[in-house]
Amino acid sequence: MLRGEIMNTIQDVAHEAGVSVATVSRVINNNDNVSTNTKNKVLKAINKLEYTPNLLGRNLRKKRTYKVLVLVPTLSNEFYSEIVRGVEDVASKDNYYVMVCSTHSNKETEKAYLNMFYNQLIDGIIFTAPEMSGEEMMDIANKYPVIQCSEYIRDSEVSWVSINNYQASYDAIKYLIDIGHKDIAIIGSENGFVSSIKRQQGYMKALQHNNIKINNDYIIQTNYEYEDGINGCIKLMNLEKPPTAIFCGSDAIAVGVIRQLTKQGIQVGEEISVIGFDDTNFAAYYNPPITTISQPRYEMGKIAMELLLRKINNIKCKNEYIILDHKLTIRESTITE
Amino acid sequence: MLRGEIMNTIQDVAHEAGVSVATVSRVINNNDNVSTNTKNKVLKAINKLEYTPNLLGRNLRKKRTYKVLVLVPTLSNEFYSEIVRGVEDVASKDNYYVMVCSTHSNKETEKAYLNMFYNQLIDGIIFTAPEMSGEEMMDIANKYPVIQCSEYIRDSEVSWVSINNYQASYDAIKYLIDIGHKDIAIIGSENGFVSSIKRQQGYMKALQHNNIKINNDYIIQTNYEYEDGINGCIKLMNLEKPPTAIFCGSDAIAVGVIRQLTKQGIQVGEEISVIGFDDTNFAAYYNPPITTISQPRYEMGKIAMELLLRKINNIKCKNEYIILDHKLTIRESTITE
DNA sequence: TTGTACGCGTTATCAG
DNA sequence: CTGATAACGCGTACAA
Repeated sequence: MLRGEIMNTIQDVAHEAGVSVATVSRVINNNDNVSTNTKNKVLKAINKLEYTPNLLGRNLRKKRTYKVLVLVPTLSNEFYSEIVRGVEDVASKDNYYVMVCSTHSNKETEKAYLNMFYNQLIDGIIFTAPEMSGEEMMDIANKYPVIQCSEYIRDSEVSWVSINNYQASYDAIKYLIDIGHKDIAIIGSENGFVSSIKRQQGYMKALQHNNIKINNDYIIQTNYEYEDGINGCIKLMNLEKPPTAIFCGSDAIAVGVIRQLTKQGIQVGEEISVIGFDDTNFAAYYNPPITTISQPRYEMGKIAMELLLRKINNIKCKNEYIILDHKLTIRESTITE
Repeated sequence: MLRGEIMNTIQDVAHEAGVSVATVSRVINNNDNVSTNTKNKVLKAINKLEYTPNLLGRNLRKKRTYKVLVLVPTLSNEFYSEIVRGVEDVASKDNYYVMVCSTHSNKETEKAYLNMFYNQLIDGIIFTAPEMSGEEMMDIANKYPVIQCSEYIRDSEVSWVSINNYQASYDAIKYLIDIGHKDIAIIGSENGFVSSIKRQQGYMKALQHNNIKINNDYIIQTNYEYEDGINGCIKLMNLEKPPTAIFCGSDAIAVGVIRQLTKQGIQVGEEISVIGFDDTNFAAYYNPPITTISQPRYEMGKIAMELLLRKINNIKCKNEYIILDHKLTIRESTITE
């Protein structure tokens, strides 16, 4: 390795400036008990040697890494990238580095990242779609700073920030009813996340409150990908009485649904309504643009990081359960009155 | 901090096993000069205390961090997430952690991440869309292990892995000509990346070789986002003689173009052809599905990490410039014969 | 085969 | 206001 030779240490600076390493350290860390004179000498030496502190040494000493991990199920979903932006903006103010890693929705992979706690490589984790059980989550949270963001585990007493998925779903269905629909289907997930369950509850309640009978054929449990939308759509349209509106648990599902409907020659936004979830960037640019539930992703990330910082500074600080506002964004995939 | 109290160190293990820390270290690192008997004692102690090595200490000692950085312009483009998957798969074999960070295409942000070299927080960087100059890149590469992946800087003698962007573009245009087009436009980027320039060269050469005059009105330089596709499309369709085919520098541009054409009531795939670039996952699910150039993203990531490992182990190893195969994937956004 | 002792680069404590 | 020195947790040359 060449690196060792070219990096100057605090000792080199001390030697160059003709002071002790302690003094150099004081200057670096802005401990004010140092005279302007020596301070200048040190600064000059730092400049001359192009010195930057070795954070490995500092962190070892401080027993902090100034790094946090954001665990996402997949990097290829821009829903999460907006959350990360929020996290980064808060983190950078406190000189924290943010690492983003993907679990690929795999419990083992998720577990592997917990090793970074044991190895003391990170100070905290933000989970966006935890795979572990509530019990495991609480075990971790007792020992290490963790926050749940967006997705969270039911019955786990571990801080989270999310939206009211029940209400969001309710609002979407209510809107469909208002514009004249009665035969409304839902394509959701069977992943067991709170969000999925609550979205289904919102769907049911909205129908009930409007005296519409629940048709089990209209409820499809699958996953959140394009292909799931296609398959779900095929099933629904093969029914004796197909729905006139389809509420989807993700924008990706909505894309699959619309694609399939178009393929079958059905005009989305005229003959049938489709609603997505998340308002990922492409929703506005799909053909037709997709009506969807907007989540305050950036804000969620910011708050998650703020909560995490609090936990890092005091693992025993009390848990917070924060609900942010959602919004129904109406575009052309739903029939206009 | 609670953490300090609950983590056991190598000393605790040594004490528990009744041996020296050196022996424990030998067991951990599989240095074979230790008797089966003491080895077992140590292992038992490790187990009992649930000991895991503090990587901060180890890395400080070894002067390696076993971490590499992948710098992407944005996390919200799944083109990069596939590259990262390739990087991860190679890295994990050698016990390297992969950190993904976003520069937001900002030169200053990119520079800030270089501090991680100076602070000795990482062993190497893979750039996917470097913002710095060729000179700066070579400066860095002289001192630290870095690789360029996908995008690279012209005239910089720093290893890269990419595709032949000239040929890819040429193939796309040739295909359009073969299916009967002559009025072919290109919406590319003015970002100055090699890829953009070569794609434009491929476009021009393909036209020339087929005796089609180059029309400057048909060449639009912009960025790679949805909105750029929309604006470019508007310009083109306002021409006295609009093109019958549009070749786009990214799938996002193609999405914008198709969206705009549809809005204007023009049937894509029947009245006009559109080709994208990258074959991001949604290309196959857009309405209509988009003909595009597929890049071997996963493979690119794998090779980039292999090259990086070589550099980490020997900064002076010779540079490699690797070109992988691309493929034209034909879907419904181009007119079929 | 095992233990002692030092160093990695930093910060914190204690004297002066 | 400044300097010596002891930690932080680990790996390794050297000695035993």
